[in-house]
Order: sequence, then structure tokens, then C-alpha cells
Amino acid sequence: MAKAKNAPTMADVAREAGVALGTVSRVINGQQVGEEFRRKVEEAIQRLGYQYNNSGRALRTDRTNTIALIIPNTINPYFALLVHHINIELEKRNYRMLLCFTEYDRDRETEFIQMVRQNRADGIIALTYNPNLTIPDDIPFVTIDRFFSVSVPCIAADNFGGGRIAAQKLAEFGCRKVAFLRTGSSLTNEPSKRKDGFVSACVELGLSFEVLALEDEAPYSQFEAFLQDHVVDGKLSLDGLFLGTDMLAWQIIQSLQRMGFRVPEDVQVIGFDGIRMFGNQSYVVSTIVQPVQDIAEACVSAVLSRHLSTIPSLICLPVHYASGGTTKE
Amino acid sequence: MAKAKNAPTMADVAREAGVALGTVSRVINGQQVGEEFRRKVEEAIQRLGYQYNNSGRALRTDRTNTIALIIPNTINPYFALLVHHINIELEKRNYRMLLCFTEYDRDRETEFIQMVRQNRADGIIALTYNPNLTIPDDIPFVTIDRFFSVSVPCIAADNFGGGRIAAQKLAEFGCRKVAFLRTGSSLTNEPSKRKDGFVSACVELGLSFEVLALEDEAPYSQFEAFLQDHVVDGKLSLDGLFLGTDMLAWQIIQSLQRMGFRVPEDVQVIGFDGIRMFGNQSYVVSTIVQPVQDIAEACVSAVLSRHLSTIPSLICLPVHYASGGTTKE
DNA sequence: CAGAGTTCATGAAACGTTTCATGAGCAGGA
DNA sequence: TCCTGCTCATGAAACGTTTCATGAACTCTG
Repeated sequence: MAKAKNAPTMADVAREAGVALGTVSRVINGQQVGEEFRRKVEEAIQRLGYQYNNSGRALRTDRTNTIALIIPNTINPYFALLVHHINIELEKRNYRMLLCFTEYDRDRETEFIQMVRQNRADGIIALTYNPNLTIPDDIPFVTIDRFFSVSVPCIAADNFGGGRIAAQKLAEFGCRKVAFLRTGSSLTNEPSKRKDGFVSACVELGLSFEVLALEDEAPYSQFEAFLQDHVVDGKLSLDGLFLGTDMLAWQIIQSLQRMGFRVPEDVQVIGFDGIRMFGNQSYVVSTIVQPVQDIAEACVSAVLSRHLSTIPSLICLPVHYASGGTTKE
Repeated sequence: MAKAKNAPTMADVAREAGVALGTVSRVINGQQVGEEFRRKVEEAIQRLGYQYNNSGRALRTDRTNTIALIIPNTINPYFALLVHHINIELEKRNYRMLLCFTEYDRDRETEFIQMVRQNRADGIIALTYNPNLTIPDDIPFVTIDRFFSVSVPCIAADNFGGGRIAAQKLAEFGCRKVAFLRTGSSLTNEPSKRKDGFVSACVELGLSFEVLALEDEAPYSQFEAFLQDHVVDGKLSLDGLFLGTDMLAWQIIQSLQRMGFRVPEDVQVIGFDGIRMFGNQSYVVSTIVQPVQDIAEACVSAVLSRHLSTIPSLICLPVHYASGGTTKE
């Protein structure tokens, strides 16, 4: 069960095939090699059960075919979706993923970048929470939803536009008094534009609106207090809610139901993210869907690009509204 | 922005510090080194901004400090929890995780093992779906929820016991006519014992029970048809449901509500897994909680154990029942 | 047929680390 | 003083790959 010692190497293959070491390398890498030599090498590989060893290559080329992904966790379904699609995109290009979970800890973000350096990852895709993070200039670095400077590409959805759509949809549903709720930590930087877009559209549409930031720790009780303030004669004086994220929307819907209100009959609720599980069933009935697949694709092709400096500093991808139990991307 | 060429190596540090290469290595690895030498080396490291290079070590030692995790995806919250806790355990021991998403594709399981070999991971933790998977004998291999043979350690929760608890709880709630539902692919091998435990306890408790396997593709419509068969005079003739997983339970609860039934007033629903999100709010109100943290710990310490063969072939960890919005592990 | 050009295998060096045999330096005992 | 034994730094080899300068064997042209 111990690691097989003396596993065959390219040198062994070369000897077995009666060719030079370099020839084996070229066969394996699909480079120009004469027909007869190729055949001999391939047979020798079969006979010996040779397994390519990436460690040697990593040392020699200083490229590991690994991209680090720095993200708070994988428990939040939005992050889980991101991890999933980024992994798919990396795999298409024959890259591996080095996962770093920060748990929103700013120190860990910095430590991880150090760790990534030692492991010689070929690039970093990061969704971070330290606004003062020092961006390494020796490793290709791309962010999700965080704008640092023009020299650090940032991939994000159209958060402002998404906020506007949410307000428009609520207006279409006939809502007149609406509110935007968010938790503290989750909506920093680019995602905070969800509120801006929402507010701007509310003003244009003549909707009466409120904005509330909930504590991270106990959003429910705070939300329920907020709701109590808006109950007149047992009826809600609000008829539409826009939540910063689907996770919050999900929790809020539970809260509303616990308090005896029906969604969407008594109050319309729109989330943001478009998280969903298998069978594409979404967690939240009405939501602004982030194009996770496109975001993943953009991150990966940006970080692997040879000419990072030619990439726009902010890539803003379109969102769409989805309603009903399922949603497609 | 390109990768820094000519990054300082141990040799540079040695030259700068005026010591031998091997001495630098020993300082870095915390081995016995004289006080003065240690100081000189540390200062040289500072001055040069030396960064340890793991590729060199991997080549020389044939150990990468990487464990591969083979799992269908990270979108299912139960898998997301597993990934999360396994990563935490690996990190504690200074290991990295190489993620392989199979999407339940059996061929990919095999391909990944090949890929893992080439990347020289130090071990594999796998949650697979091919019952005939060839287990590599040259890499430490540990499974989750899948028993292959006595020589391949399998970590699992007490599925049988969990099934029994579910039946007992339903009985406590006063249920008399219950059913166990599962989707096709999800409950193979160890997890299939959930049904066995449930059935055995139902028999003991004198509960009338049914068992139904739903198609993977369209469980909802099939479930709704099943439910129609159990409606008498607009009332459900079933008063308790036990679902194979929380994800299914979650979907079933949505289905029930769509059909106008209340949970738990009209019908009690118990899930399995104990998936939850931040703030520890669980997805499903009543559930049998798998000890994910313990499972992760067991997997990691097993796969890293020097003496894999002395590890029991089946490690069965206790589950518990949780009710209410939150659940602690 | 000679010369120029092309194709393609060879052999060796290099990547950055760990590890091991060697021996220098020193302390303690006889 | 000499010997033994110990601690600990040294220098070199080794890990498995890529890559590059070299030159052998051809083909083509005039």
C-alpha cells in the first residue's frame, strides 16, 4: 500500500524503447516525432506502465497548471456555484484548482497569497473582503466582485442594472411601498451597486422605498422588528422586498412565513444571485440571476491570459430576472 | 506582471548568509541548527525575500502534501459541507486539497484517479458511484459512504441507526401511516441502510409504512402522483414522511406546500444529512444529522495514516436528530 | 555529383529541493 | 597528552522532467 518506489521514469522508457530521453518527452508532449520512434516509445510506455510525473515538469518549467481560488467558503450556495463553474472551466484547459477558504478572515486572505506563492500556482482568482489587500505583482491576479485598481482585472455582474430590474419587476407586480434589505458584510464593493440601481429605479418609477442594513449575526430578529414597525391593523404596509442576496431572501421568506405572511400574496420578494440546486430548482422564487458560468469563464480566461494588462479592469456581465421554480443559465 | 524570473533559491540564501545549502534547508525545516547559523540564514532570507519552492521538494521527496477529493459536485449542500470540513482538516495538517468533480460520471471517476497519479497526490478520499471502481493499490485510498472491501477503509455515518431514529421520531409525533422516499442514484451502498433501519423500526413500532424509489430526473411529478394516490376526501392518508436526503426533503416540502398541504401540521417530514447554511440555519426543519465534521476528520486522519491497513474497514459514526430552525454539530 | 537546406534524434545541462556520507571542531575521560 | 564520542556544518548526488546545441541522415537543386 506504500507509495510504489522505483516507478518507471522517462529514462526507463527511453532505455526500454532504445531511444533518447528527449524523444520520449517529445512523444508525450505530442511534438514532431518520427512514426517509428513514436510507436516504439508508446509500446515501451505500455509495457512499463509508465506514469507521467508532474512534479518534475513543475520544477523544470516553473508552471504547475494550477490556479488558486480564494473564496470565503463553499457552504454559501453562491460560492459553491462559483467554485463549481470555475473548476469546470479550469478543467477544460487542463488546469487544477487550489482552493483557499478564508471564512471572511482578512488575515487568512494574506496568508493564502503567501501559501500560493510557495506552491507556485500560475495565477489567483480571488473573492476577498479586505479592501486594503496587497495585490501581488508577481502572480496573475483576477478578482470577482472587487475593484482594486485599473491594473487588477475585476469580473462582476451588472449589479447596478440588476438592482434596477428588481425595482422594475416589483413595480410591474403592482408594488407601491418597497424596501431593500442587506446584511452588513456581504455587499461590499461592486455588489453594493445593487442598492444604487434599486434606489435609482425606485425614484424614477415613483416607488416609495426604504433601505435597511441588517447585522450579520442576527438578521432574523432584527428583520422581524423591522417588520413589526410596518404592520398596520395586522396587515403589512410594505408590498415588495428586494434582498441583497438569495440566501438572505431565503431566510427572510422563512421569517415571513413564520410570522404568518404569505409570499408572494401578501408581499413580493426578489432575491439576487440565482442560486439553485440540481434539477435547476432555484432556492428563491423570484431572483436576479448572476451569469455564474460566464463569470467563471471570464475569470479563468483572464487569469490565464498571457497579456493580463490588456484586459479591461472591470468586466461587467449582464444579469437577468428569473421567476418560477426553475431557472436556466 | 510576468512570473518573476530568477527568484532567489536556497543556494542564493546560502551564498548571502555564507553558509552551506544544506544548512539553509535545515533552518527552513526547523531542524537542529546552531544559533548563530540560524540567525544568519534567517537574516539572509529576509534580505533576499526568499520564497520556498514546493516544486523542488515535491520532486525530491515524491510527496506533494496534497490529498485528492473525488466527489460529484459542490452544488449539493451536503457535498459542499463535506468539501468544507475536509479542507479544514487538511489545512490543519498542512495539506492541500485537489478537487475532482465527477458529476456522478463513472468514467470520470476512473480518469481522475489517473490524473491524481500523474499529479502525485499523497492520497485519495472518494465518494464515488461506480460499484466496480478499481481501487488503486499504489495510493492510500479512503472512501466515504461506499464499502468496497476490507482493505479499503470506508467512513460513514450510522445510516441504519439514523433510519431507526427517523421512524421513532415519527412515532413520537403520533404518526401511524408513514412512507420512505428516495431518489434512485443517491442512496447506494451504505446510505441505503437508511431504509433498512427505518423499515426495521417501523415493524417494531407497528407503524404502517411504504417505500418508494423516485426517478432521478423528475422526482416532483412522480411524487405528486404518489401523493394523489394517498388523498382521501381531500385529506392525506399519510401522516409522516422520511426522505433519503435533506435535498429531497426540501423539494418534497415545496411540493407539499404547492399542493396546499401544511408541514408539519398535515404531515410530518424528516430528512437526512443535516445540511445547513450560515447562522447554522438548517434547510429542513426535522432531520437526521450526519456528523460531517467527524466524518471529515476520520477521512483525513485515515488517508494520512502511515498504516492504512490497521484502520478498520468500516468506521461508523453516530448520527443525531435535530429539530427547529438551527442545528449544532 | 556537390552543396545547401531540412528534418529529427541525441546527449547533457538545468530547475530547487532533500539527504547522506564526510569531516571539522570540541568536550570529557584516562 | 591522546583518544573517544559527540555535535553539527559541508559538499555533492539525486529526484524526473524540459530544452537546447549538436550533428546525422536525408532531400532537393543546379
